Amino acid sequence: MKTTTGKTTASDHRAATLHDVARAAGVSLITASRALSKPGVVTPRTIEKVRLAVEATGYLPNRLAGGLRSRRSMTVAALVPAISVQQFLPSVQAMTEALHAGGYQVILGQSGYDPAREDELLATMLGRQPDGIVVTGLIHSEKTRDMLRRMQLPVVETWDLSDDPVDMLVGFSHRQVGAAVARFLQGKGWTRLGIATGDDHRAHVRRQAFVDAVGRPVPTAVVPAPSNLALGRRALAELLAQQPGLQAVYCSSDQLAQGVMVEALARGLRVPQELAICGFGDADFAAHTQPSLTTVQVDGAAIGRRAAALILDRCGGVPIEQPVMDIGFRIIERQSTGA
Amino acid sequence: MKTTTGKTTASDHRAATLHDVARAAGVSLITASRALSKPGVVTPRTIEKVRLAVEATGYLPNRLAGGLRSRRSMTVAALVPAISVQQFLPSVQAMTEALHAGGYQVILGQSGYDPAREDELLATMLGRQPDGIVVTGLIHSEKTRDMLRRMQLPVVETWDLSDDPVDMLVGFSHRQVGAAVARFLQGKGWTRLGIATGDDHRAHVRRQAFVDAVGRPVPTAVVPAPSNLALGRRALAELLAQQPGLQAVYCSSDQLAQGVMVEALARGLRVPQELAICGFGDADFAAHTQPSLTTVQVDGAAIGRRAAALILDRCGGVPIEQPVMDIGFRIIERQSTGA
DNA sequence: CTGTTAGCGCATTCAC
DNA sequence: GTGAATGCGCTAACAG
Repeated sequence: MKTTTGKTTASDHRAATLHDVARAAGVSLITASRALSKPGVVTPRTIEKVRLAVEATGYLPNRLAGGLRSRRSMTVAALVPAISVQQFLPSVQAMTEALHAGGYQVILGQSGYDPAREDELLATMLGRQPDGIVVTGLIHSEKTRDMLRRMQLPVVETWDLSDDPVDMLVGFSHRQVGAAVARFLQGKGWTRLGIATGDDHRAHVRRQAFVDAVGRPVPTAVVPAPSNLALGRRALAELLAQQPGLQAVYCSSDQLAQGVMVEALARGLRVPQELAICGFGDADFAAHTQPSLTTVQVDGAAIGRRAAALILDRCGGVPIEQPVMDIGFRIIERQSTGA
Repeated sequence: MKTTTGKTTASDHRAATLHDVARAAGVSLITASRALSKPGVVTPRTIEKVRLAVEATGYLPNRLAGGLRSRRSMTVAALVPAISVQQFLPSVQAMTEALHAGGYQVILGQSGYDPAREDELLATMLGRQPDGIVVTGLIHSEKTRDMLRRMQLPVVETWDLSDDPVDMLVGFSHRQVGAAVARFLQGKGWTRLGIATGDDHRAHVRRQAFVDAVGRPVPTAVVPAPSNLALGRRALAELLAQQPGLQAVYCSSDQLAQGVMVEALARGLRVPQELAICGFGDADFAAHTQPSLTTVQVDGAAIGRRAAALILDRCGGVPIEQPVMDIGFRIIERQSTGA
């Protein structure tokens, strides 16, 4: 319904389209479009007219239509195992912000540590025509890998390393982490070692590398992923039952390590004198537990920023100099592994 | 490029469209469409033909096009202050899963505790034509409230209560929380109270209600949102400087409370004998700190599930019986506030 | 149950 | 610098 003044009223049910804006501004549809998306190619006077018309009509561009036509949805699909896995939050947060600054929006999917679900979810998300994909971990399904390559879509695999990435990658070697922690604990003089690990792929790679470095079987407690403090308490109970003389435990997450520490202290075990503990992730609380927690630090925010930059560059046609990046890790030595 | 058999080859750059599927299946475009989205209205034989054609062509529906035409994008926009605020993770996770089960995808936005940014972000997201909106907290901007109401879009405000919600709401009263905690601590016999609070709207409402219930000024340390363990340590230092005889601290998050506890123990203060501590949120670690942490429990997952159900019902045309729900809270008494 | 026609709102392409 | 025509891929509306 239009008033006699020609002004669009609030009782209009249908939202204003670019057509309405163009009419209100007295220009053609395409000029209005250009004024909004390519201001450089239109006279300032026209831009101003269009701007006023946008205000008057309450126009909100329909990105579905724009994306359909231009084949650029200005979205990026991101997959995480689960939103509640704290380890990845800095990555997601940093990536989201960097992409937002570049005009992109993130569509987040939870694969639930389930490869089949990851495939299905990826397919669903691809239907939204994202301009890029960022996955946590590697894509293992051959079918999905082929599909993504054929689509020539920018893809960033993160938080892991591979000889044959789908496209781009930013991560680190979990094998190196496992081996480094084993050497570190052995270097401290601990010999009766144990492992508390979440039941996910990357944690198992670290575990296996740890065992390989030790060179003999290591008592291990496996808990469901995502791990947490309560599971850590149970894991230590299990380990002590297996190996009463346990001296040091490597945990696949700081949450798990915190649980191991709590359980140890609850049992009157002194940390690190009677039990040394090493975590993974350098969570914000790791420096503040009593005793403070030795752990493996990975710069999650850097992974997220880098992944975003790769996507933005690729979408912007900027040549990628380094499509694969190992961002490394370091062991942060604190009190929980002794002096 | 087409082969002589008419089969679409992998070297075709352009992705298969419904048109290709229809041709491969030997049916019309719309029949193919219906076979995929309204199976009930098509013969099983036709569905099978279309299914095979989908497999052969590697067809992936373009949801941008479908959404544009049908005016149903099958997406829901969700706003959180920041992804890394752990308090809201169970909500987001539960909501995402429930919506996913209903065929909807979540587009997550981070408002960064900034009202202006929230408005801007909401506008951006509305351009993606979501079928519903879920916000953490209330929408305060009159302009945005009006716009959302006019659009007749399903909106759920969460984690708070209001006399005048934009549309639907599921939350609880932060005033009641603040008052209840004050009464609880006073009932335990503590008189020299203090507050450590994050600098966000809802935390301040709880703080103010706490102060009102106490009936006199309460020493307060305000830290930036989102709060964390390290900020909690600093907050206690600040509070002790203000009020050396401090007996009990109410904290606006469990992370903050954990920091207060760590700092107290580091200073040789016994908890709860010399300092009682109460948190907020019932984080997973709260039951396992030493001593265990008294806190306020809110069922975040229930909020998320309920928000999703409201959106799904509204989108499905199901009448909403209870558009506003107070899901309440309860104080979980543990060791940190004494016997 | 199946098909034909039309058009969602916008940006690309070509003309001026 | 601006405009007219066209179609992105899909589904609503109506016909048969």
